Amino acid sequence: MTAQGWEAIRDEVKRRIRVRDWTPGTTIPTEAELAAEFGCARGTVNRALIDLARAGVLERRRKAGTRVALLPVRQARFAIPVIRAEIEARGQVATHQVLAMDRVPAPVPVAARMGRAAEGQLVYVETLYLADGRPFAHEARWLNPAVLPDPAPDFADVSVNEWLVANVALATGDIAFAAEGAEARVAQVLGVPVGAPIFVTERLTRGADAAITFVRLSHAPGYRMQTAL
Amino acid sequence: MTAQGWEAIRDEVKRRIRVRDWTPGTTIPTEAELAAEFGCARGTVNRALIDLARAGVLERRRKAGTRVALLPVRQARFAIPVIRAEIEARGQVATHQVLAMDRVPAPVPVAARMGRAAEGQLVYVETLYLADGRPFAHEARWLNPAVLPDPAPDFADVSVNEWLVANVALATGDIAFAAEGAEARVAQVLGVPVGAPIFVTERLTRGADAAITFVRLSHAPGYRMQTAL
DNA sequence: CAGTGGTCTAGACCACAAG
DNA sequence: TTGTGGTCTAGACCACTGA
Repeated sequence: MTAQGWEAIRDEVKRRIRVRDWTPGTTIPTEAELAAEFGCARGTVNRALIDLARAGVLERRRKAGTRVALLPVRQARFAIPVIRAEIEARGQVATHQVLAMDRVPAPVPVAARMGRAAEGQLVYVETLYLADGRPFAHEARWLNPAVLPDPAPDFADVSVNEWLVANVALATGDIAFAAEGAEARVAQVLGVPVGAPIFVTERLTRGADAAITFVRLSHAPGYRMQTAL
Repeated sequence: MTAQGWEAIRDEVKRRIRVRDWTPGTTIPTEAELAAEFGCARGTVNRALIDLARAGVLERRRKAGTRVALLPVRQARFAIPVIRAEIEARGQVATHQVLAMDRVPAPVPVAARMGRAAEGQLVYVETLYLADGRPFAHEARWLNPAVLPDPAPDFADVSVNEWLVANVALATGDIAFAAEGAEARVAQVLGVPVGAPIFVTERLTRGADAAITFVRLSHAPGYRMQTAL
């Protein structure tokens, strides 16, 4: 059950690197030479090599040729799931409670991240997500009110996150992860001591003109984020 | 300075999704139709759509066609840098101290991860990385001795990580992140109170047959992992 | 200047899966 | 059964960049 077509070429190139046939820093044959060797069109070789370059295994430059990367940049890809899906993927029942929903001026650190979207008042939504009825994560979210329809959606029924992904297409943003000590409010809601180590995710979502929302997610102890390399 | 070629097509498709010309769940025109509209070959459209499908924006199935994803799977890609490069990228001076290097039996949690590579004794290397002379991260590493040359390299000169990336090609593995309270040893070395929230990275690297190394990296407080979405 | 990768083309066949 | 995406081909032109 070995790969066919361009994937077979990709795998063969990987094999030659793995067995040190081609060592880091080496220039490998040109696309035309490899195409002749494998008996295929250059386009097929091109597709395989582009894939390896994207993975950080090869470095390609016009005229200079294709070299095996010296320090292959290890990359990890994470899927950022909707929390509900993440809980259900564990075979648990996902529920959530909206703890608060207000119009507030932006706290300083939030304003710094959201820029001019935070000049007026923001919609603040605080949500507790539960897995099998036990606290899973605490979410503090600040929303740019300009993106909400006039009678705001009822976030008791649909979580804010789910409403956004369905109604705001193709936004960009940043995401950051850190370990922090639980603040009083988070500690109380998650049922842990103040200062307990908490895995925090902060996400900023930007629309075409201005920031849409800033989210701070505090996970209950024991949370791990894991992926294959 | 707008994109040319297949990237222009990709961007135009994204634009139509963003302005809700094509809404989530909609089936978009076939490759042949889009090729006719844009006045290019089907292969060019194909390349653009494949790229968007990989990004999670589109879902494609033979015969069924191409649809705008309902819940676009947000993905984040992280580069996992060599610690030295990470420190130097901040404009700081990177140094490291090998605190211990021994042959030890595998601790239970390490043995569980490394499998049969952990049956005998492992090489244990404990390293402190410093940025401008201040503790940056504590690394505990267990190495499968089978991968080391007979006189083991002098890890006082070259860090273990750098030796590995240069000498072990194309390994696979997993990586995980969590927030934990500092244990006594880590707290002492990093100069923080026991129990302080610590961002921990655990990485398992597997070779063709067996596990190569397991690393547990405890970052000094204030560490953030950040990326664009 | 010239060699290499980046891309496009027009056509073709095939695999898959919806109806 | 048949429409759709997945891929390959042979050739071509271009962009970049090393020499």
